[in-house]
Amino acid sequence: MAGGGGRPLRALNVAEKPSVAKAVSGILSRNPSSAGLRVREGRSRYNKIFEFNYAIQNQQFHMAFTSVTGHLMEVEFEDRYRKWHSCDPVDLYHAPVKKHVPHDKSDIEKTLEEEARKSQWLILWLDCDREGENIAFEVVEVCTRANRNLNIWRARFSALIDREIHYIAQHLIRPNQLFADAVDVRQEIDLRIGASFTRFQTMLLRDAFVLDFTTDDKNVILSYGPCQFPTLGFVVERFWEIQSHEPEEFWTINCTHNSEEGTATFNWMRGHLFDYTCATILYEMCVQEPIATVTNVRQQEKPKYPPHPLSTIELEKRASRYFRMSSEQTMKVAEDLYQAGFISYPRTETDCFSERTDLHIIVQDQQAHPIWGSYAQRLLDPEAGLWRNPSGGGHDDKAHPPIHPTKFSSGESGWSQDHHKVYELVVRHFLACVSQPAIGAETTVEIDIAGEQFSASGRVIIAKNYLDVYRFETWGGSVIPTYTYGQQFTPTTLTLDSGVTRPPPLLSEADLLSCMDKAGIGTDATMHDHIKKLLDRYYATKDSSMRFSPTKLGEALVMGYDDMGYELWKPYLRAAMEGDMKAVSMGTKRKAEVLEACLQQMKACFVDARLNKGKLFEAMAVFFERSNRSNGNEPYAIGDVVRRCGLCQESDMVLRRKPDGNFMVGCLGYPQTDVDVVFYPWLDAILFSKKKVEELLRCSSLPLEQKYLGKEMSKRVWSLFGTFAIPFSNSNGKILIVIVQLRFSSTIWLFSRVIVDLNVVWLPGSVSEAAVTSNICSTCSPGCIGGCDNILRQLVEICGTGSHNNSSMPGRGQGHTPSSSAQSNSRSQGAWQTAHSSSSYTSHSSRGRSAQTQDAAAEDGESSIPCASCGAPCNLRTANTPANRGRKFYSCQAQGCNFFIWEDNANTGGTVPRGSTSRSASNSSRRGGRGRSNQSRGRANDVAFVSATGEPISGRCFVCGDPSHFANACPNRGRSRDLTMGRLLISIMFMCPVTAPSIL
DNA sequence: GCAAGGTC
Repeated sequence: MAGGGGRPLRALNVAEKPSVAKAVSGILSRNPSSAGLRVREGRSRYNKIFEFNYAIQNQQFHMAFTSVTGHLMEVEFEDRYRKWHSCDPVDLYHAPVKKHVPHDKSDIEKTLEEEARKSQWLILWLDCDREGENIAFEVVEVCTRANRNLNIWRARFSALIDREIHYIAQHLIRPNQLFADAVDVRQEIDLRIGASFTRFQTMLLRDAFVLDFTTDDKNVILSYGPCQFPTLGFVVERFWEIQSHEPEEFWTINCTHNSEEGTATFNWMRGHLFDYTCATILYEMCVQEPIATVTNVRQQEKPKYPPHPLSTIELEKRASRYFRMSSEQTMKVAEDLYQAGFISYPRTETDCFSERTDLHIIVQDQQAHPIWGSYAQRLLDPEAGLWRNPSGGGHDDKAHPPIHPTKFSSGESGWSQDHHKVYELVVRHFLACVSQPAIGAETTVEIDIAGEQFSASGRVIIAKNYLDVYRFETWGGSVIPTYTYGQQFTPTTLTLDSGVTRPPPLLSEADLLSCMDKAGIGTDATMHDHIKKLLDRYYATKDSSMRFSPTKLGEALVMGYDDMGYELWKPYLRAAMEGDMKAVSMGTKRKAEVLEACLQQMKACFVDARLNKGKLFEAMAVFFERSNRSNGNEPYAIGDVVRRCGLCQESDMVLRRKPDGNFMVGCLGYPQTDVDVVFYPWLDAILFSKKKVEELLRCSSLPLEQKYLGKEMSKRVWSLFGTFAIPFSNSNGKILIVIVQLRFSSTIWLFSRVIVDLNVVWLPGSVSEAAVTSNICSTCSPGCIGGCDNILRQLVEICGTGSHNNSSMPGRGQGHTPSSSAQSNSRSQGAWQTAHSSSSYTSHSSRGRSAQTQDAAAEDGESSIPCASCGAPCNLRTANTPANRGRKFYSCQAQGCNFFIWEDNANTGGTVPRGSTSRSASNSSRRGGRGRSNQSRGRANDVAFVSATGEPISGRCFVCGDPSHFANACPNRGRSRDLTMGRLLISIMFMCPVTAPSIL
């Protein structure tokens, strides 16, 4: 490696952080020839330089040991792409990027340059993971710039233990370019994807909506990142799962038995039944023959194992669970404790100790502690038999040991409560994982009553072992009376109880960390940052029980991408990237190849997402009011391509929805290609249902060029019959009148008029209003104005071009909508704003949030009713549970509202819910069933059986949760239903068509 | 002004 003895060479050593530089210098300088350890300042106040002498393979070195602080460089776009408006975000997929030392690291850079110039060797003591390898090459780049002749070596160490450090120093290797390449790939992809999507969605949405969650909405950033978005995805997905939960009532039989020794509670081995009749029959069989026979008595010892050694994620999860401490705070405190030398490096994936670690020494340190010191003493006493070599969890990052105490403390004066808690957790966890498992004696008794099986179990803890020190965990033990095989007894109580299925809870911080860990989102050092980012970006909130809900913004963004059909909010993208990175680091794929493939794919995705940005708009419109700020005025495309633009001959014409909610057809090239937009006046004049417009525009033969000449003629006709006439000129300059007849209907709750049918008649030449009116019926010739109808198309030869600047907007009929007073000739102001926002709401209620989850009900189109509890729209869904598959129901979307009603109950007009098939709590047939069992008999005088009829003892009402009654007797339920039915009646009134059917 | 990853 090096030459023999002779004049000492100078070696520059660089660690990833100052603490490591200090620790390794301390270890290496403990040798006879070190001449002591000297410290001097570098240019950076945090990164000192340690100096000592050391021999590597018999070659004497003067060692200068300094450090960086993590990455020395960052990857950035070249200057001309840095400003947000400097380029189209799609350009960021190929804009040149550079790796450079940021300003705040220039001091470290200078120190490295100066030291490198004086040195012959460079030894890289960076952490032994991929990031560490990448940082190593950053250091190499800076140092070789100053000194091309450096002999470069890598010290790959995984623990700051004397023996290991000395060994590694004598066995230096070369840095691994492939590992560093993998990180380069990750950095570049993260930057390009993150920056492009963040700029895109921020600029698209921020000014288009009133973001009511902040007063500083001009500076809000709607960021996208390959880690933060999947993290948000987990939160939203669970939220949707909860919302789509369909509560189902179930029944179970419970049995208790009191004896002199105590009480045993027997659970029905069927669990619970969803079929009330079946449950009642079985219950009555039990009641009629209520003698219990013991069929099985099992006794066995069971161990409860201590946890594995502590990794970062486990530390965060446990601190959250035991102390309700956020992962961010936990890491902050752990970092403090690490810096002060009390615990080992807190960012580690490793959950097993190396065989070289002397665990006994760590325990010995803790013997003096006033609280757990005696436990530590017991652990070290071979006679106590408490010691057990820890079992690992199978994770090893090869860089750091599991988190463990490194210095004894009974508490420091500067420590906060959180410092005490985290230190205590680390120590107790360590002591626990080198301890024997707890041992419990479990007894299980099974009985038979009239052919039905029940079981009860009890546990007695024989040896607590690790539980003595790990106070955070308990092991419930309950004692049951002694039973013998064949023994018979009469139960003390036998009840038929009802319950209702509950949705899963919101994700806790520990749950979220588990999801991220499982999906490989983030690293142990960054996971808490991603969680915090959700809060900082207003994407999610954390409630007092440390559980996460998405905000309106978070839900809208995920919903928008989900509606596009993209799984950008799922963890798959990150997982694929991780796979590619691994391939690069193993040398099975080349860096350039992975970069190109990934960016090409993501660029295509980005382009497509931009094309479908209408979905994002629609999703945002569900939750937020539209804003009048200018940047949101760009029309966005929805639906398919209509045809090639006749003017630029390059881009496609697509149906677009303008920010005011109206529709237009525009060239995708606009404004880049400077080709104007052609409007359909009638599309602009009225709000069509999206489906209808798309249907119309599918007629590709429609001549787009047209010239709109004036207002429609017949406002009165419009207001009465939903009919209006538009004059056009054809190619010969002849005036044509197109009369469009519209038949209206109201959606049930939204009070917006959506066209459900459309007919067109034509009248050649100029006509009077009277002529129009009189011709409506006589010349009525239903046909598609989209061009399908050949006769109509030939007759109505619409020609000419219009531009979005000079084509005036047709005035609209008066009095057809409350907001019509707001109409103007400006295209950006929609007189149908009410209708627009309402229709967006429909889109929200009809979307299948529940469809995201496994057991969810399928979405069902646009039908909705108002929530009887909170008034929010409840959309119609189809149940997908075994008991009710295919049955329709309404459920409330509002957070915290659990309103639920079967469609067949809701649609009976508020009179009597259908009893024959209904399984709801108000089912009259079930009431009959309960009545029959009131005649249960044959019980002993001293036994209080509770009949399934009458007042239940342990059931709960699933409407209000009150244990004093069942749902069928719930006062709240009755009120809810009346309210619902009242509202339904109102809705039916609005369903009457506005137009007299005879006209059409 | 944007990502995620180091670390102070």
